[in-house]
Amino acid sequence: MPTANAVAPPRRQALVNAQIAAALDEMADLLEIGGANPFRVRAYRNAARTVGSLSASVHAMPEAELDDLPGIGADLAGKIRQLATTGTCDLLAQLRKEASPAITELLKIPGLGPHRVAALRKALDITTMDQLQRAAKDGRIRSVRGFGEKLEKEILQATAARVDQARRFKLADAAPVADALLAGLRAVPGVDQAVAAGSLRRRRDTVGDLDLLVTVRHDNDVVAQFVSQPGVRQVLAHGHTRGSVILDSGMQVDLRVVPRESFGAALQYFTGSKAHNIALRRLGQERGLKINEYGVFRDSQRIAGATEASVYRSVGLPYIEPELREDRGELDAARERRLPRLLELADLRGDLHVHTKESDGRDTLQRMVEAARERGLKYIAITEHSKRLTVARGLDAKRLAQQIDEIDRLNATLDGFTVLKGIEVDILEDGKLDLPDTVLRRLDLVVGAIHHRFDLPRDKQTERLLRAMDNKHFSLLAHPTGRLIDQRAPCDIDLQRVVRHARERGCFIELNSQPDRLDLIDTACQMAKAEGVLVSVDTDAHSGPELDFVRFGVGQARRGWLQKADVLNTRELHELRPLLARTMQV
DNA sequence: GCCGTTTTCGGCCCGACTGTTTTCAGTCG
Repeated sequence: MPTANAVAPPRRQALVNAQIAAALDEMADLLEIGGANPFRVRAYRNAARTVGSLSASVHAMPEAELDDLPGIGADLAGKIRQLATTGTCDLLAQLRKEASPAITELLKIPGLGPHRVAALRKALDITTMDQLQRAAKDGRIRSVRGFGEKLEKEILQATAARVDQARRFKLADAAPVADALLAGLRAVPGVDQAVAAGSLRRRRDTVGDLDLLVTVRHDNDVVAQFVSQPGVRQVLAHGHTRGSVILDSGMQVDLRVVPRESFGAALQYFTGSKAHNIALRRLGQERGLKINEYGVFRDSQRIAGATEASVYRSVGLPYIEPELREDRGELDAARERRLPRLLELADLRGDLHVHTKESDGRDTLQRMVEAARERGLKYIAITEHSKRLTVARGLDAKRLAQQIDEIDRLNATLDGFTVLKGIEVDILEDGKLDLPDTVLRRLDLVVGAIHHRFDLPRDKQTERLLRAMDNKHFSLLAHPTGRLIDQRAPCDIDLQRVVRHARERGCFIELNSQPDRLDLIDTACQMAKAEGVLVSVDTDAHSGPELDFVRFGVGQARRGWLQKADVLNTRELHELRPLLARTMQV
C-alpha cells in the first residue's frame, strides 16, 4: 500500500486524507527499515489507519481536534497538519533523503520484511527492485546471513511476477469462489463446519485474500486435501492447522483448522479486522485475560471461545456485527450499549434506481416489475438515462413523456405494487440538468448523476453537484463519487459540502449497489448519517437478476453503521411520497 | 510515538509457519 508514488506532489500542495495516510505509512516503512523502535513504528501505522478511515477531511480540522484522535498526540498532529498543508513534512523528507524511497517497494516481496530489507541494504547496498532482482539472479542473496538458496529463489520469482501482486478482488468476484471452496471442504470426511471469515465476512468492497475456517470432528488431512486440489497454482504454506495457497486466478486463500470448542474464538480472530482484534485483546489484557484463536484464557484456564458472543461477553461487551469490526469506535459503542441495529435486506421496501430496455437495460418494464415483486419489493423507480448519454439510448423529453404515460397505464393494472416515474438525468458540466423542468416536474423523483468530465478540479466538480441540487426537481444524487473499483478513481469532490447541501435542499444521497461501484463507501455513509441525510440503497439494475446486487449495497451500508431509519427506501410508499414531494417543492 | 481507576514512566496483541539454523529470528495474518 504505502508507496512513494502514492504521495506524488499534487497540483496544489494540500493532501487529502488518503494521501496523508500513505505518507504516514511510508514513514513507518522507512523508520522500520532504519531499525527504529517498533512501537514508534506502530504509532505511525495506527495514525495512518486513523486518518485513512476518517470521514471528515483532515484539511479542515484544527490541530487540537487532530490531537484528540485516538493514537494521535501532539507530535503526530503537527506532522499531519504539515502534510495536509504543505504536502510533506520534515521527517518524511529526511527519511527519503537517508534512504531511497523506492526501498519501501521491497517490503511488498513476500518473505521480505523490514529486517531483511535492512540486511540486504547493509550487505549488498540493495535499495531498488531492479537491484534486488539482479542480486537474486546472480546468486548473491544467499551469501547474506539469514538468507539461503530457497529464499533467494522465491525472491527471484516474486520480483519477476510483480505485476500479478497486490491485487484485490471485488467482493462479488470473491464470494462465489469462497462458496465453491467451502462446499469442497465440507465434503472432506471429518469436517464439521466450514465458513468464510476475513474481509469477505466483513463485507469489504474488495477482498485481498480469502480466509476460510474449518472445524473438525476428528483428526484428518483436510489441509493436505485443500492444498492439493485442482485450481491451486502455488502452495505458500502447508502445516497441520494452517494452509495457504494461490489459485490460478491469483487469489490467495488461507485455510485454518481449529477444534470445535474453539470455533467462536477462531471465527472472531480470523474475521478481524486486525485493528479490531488488537483493540479487543487489549481489553482482554486489562482484565487479565488472554484472547487467541483457541479461546479466552485466564491463566491456563479457558473461560470462553465456543461462540463469538462468548468472546465478547468475556470482556463485558455485547456481540459486535462483523461489518463494524474496523476499530472505528465500535468497541466504545459496544461498551456504552449504543451499537446500531444495522440495516437488513428485509428492511428495504423498494429500489429507486432501475433501468429497462428503453435505455440501456436488458429487460422490459413488465419484467422488471415482476422481478421486483418476486423479491418482495413494494415499489421501484424507473430511472432511464437522459438524452446526452447517447450510447445508452438516453431518453429525450418526448420519449420520457411517453414512458410516463406507459407507467401510468401499468400502475392502473397493478395491485400492491407501484412503479415510480423517474429519470437518471445527466448533470451537465455547468450543473444544469440534461432535460427541461417541464418534463421533470411530471416525475415522482429525479435521480441525477455525472457521466462525463470526471476530471474537473475539486472546486468546479463540487459546484457542479451543488448547482444540480439547486434544481427544484432534483431528488437523489446517484453514485456520488463516480468511482469504478480498479478502473476509475473517485471524482475529486468535497463530499461533506455536497452532503450538507443535500440536507439544506431536502435531497438524498445514493449508495449504488453495483459491485464495481459500491459508491458511497462505508465511511461516507457514516458521514451522511452524521449530517442527517438519508441514504438510498439502490441497485442501478439493468436486468431483473441485478436486483440481487442490493445485498452488496446492504453490506456496505452496514459497514457505514446505517440503520433502517437512516435509509430512504426502507420507507413504505406512503411515507416515501411526502419525502420526495418535499424535495419537489423546495 | 502514544497513553494512563495499576498515570508522567514503562508498558505497548498473539500464534503458526518457514528457512536457516542447531535453538530461533523473521514474516505474516
